[in-house]
Amino acid sequence: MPGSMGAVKTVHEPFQLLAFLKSASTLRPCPLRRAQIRPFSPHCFMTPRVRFAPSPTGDLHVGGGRTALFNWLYARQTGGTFILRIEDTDGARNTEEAQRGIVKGLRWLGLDWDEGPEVGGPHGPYFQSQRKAIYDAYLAKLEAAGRVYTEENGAVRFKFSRTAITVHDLVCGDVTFAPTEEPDMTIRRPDGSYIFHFVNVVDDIEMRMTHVFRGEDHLSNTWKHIDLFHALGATPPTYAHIPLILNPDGSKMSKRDAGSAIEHSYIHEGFLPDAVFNYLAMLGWTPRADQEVLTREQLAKLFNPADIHSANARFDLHKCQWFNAQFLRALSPEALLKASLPFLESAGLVIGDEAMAAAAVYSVKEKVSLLKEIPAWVHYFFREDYPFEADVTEKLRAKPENASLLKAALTTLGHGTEWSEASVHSAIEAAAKEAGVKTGALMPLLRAALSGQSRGPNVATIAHLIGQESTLRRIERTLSEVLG
RNA sequence: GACCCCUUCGUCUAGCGGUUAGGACACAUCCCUUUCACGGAUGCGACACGGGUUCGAUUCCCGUAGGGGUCGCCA
Repeated sequence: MPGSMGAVKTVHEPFQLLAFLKSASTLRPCPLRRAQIRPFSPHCFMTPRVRFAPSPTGDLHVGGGRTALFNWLYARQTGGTFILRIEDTDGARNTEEAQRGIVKGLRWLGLDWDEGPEVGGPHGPYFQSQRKAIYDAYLAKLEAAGRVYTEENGAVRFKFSRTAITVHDLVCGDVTFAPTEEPDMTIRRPDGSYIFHFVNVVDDIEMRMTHVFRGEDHLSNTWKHIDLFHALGATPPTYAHIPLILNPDGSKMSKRDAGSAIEHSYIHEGFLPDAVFNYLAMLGWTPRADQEVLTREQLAKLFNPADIHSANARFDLHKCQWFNAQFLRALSPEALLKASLPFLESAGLVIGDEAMAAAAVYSVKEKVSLLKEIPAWVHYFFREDYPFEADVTEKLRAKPENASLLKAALTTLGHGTEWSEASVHSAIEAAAKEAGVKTGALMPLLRAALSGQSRGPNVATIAHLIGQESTLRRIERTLSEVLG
């Protein structure tokens, strides 16, 4: 087979040339991408209005966060308006606290909304629980149109048109649903409260939504929404049903699964908002850029609904952490300290000198991918009674000459009046030379003495940051407590 | 059960009829190195299957299988 390649190629070339000439001679433009299927949608000429409409169920789910993120990206990229609307029609399971979780998650991700809770707006209120009068009015419209009927128990049903309905979707293309055989849809319960499908459509009309980016799980119900829009004499928004986020094993990701909740899985684990934002944005969409690590602003600029995938994506914690590591390393010492503070504090570390603390966390930034890992790497910077790890003690005691090597270092380090990384380094070199060993042999001993650990930043960096006094004291402590 | 969406390395993906099927994460090896890392280099590794259409299909069409979703007086 490989031997015949050359011959095959020469046979093919004339055809390639032919194909080239053919495509060049026809004035056919490039094949349209999915999103350009309906270039003349009525919304093309309007400033986009998009929304995230969660029901308050506590901690923000990553799927919800990503849905919000896509809407946000579209609004920011087009100069449109991003609206937050709380779909709290099911009073029983909606609590104020649950709603705070959503708001906290969105704020943490940096998804600011232009209209909605806390910021207001001209189409409020933005809580469905406060919009009953509006829904009553729209129900009256349907009544007037003869499209509803009331059951014996008081529930109100919407009469489906029972015609074929096509969803023009930015992601999935045109999806046509045959006339339905399902029973008519209940839109109001006997107790007078309204059902999701109805209020969702009413609010999208009232709030003038032009585009709806939502999970693909809604695609199968979208024809019902369109039927409702038509019955109410309104134009449906342009839909974009985005792929779902699945667990690593391909199963549906739900509340209990790892990585599913923003506060629990990300904020508390020490992720940076920018990193999670970046990772989530790339799950189901690939920006046309030559790199993957991008800021919100860059992502908003590059966002193109046409490039949203139609296949579900599995969640990969490794990659998310890799993004986090990238952003972590790009932080300034001050920013890194600020981000680490909650984790340092919950580890019981007391920060005295902020400049020193910033330098300390900065010195270990390449060693971690999550903020919560930082305390274990820097605790000895903030306390004198740091423990000696078992293998460290063992190593120090392994060779009898270790004590004299440390004593040599104690002497040279005690001499200097200057205390910089460079001066520390040369003091160590001098000690090694005097003791007749390589510098590399002395370093691990000093690291062990100064930190109680066998890994960490440069020894000179540690010594410089903790200061001369502490350095000498720590070596003495090691000599007496470990090698004494 | 009916209907809808989907299927390229383990994972996220590039690919728009002719490519040695490219990249990132992960993994492995090597280099760098006072440790751990970072970084650099290299390697591993994929078009679900079967039919068409075509000179030629990863790419277009049909089927099968598999995955996901929807069919609530949940949202």
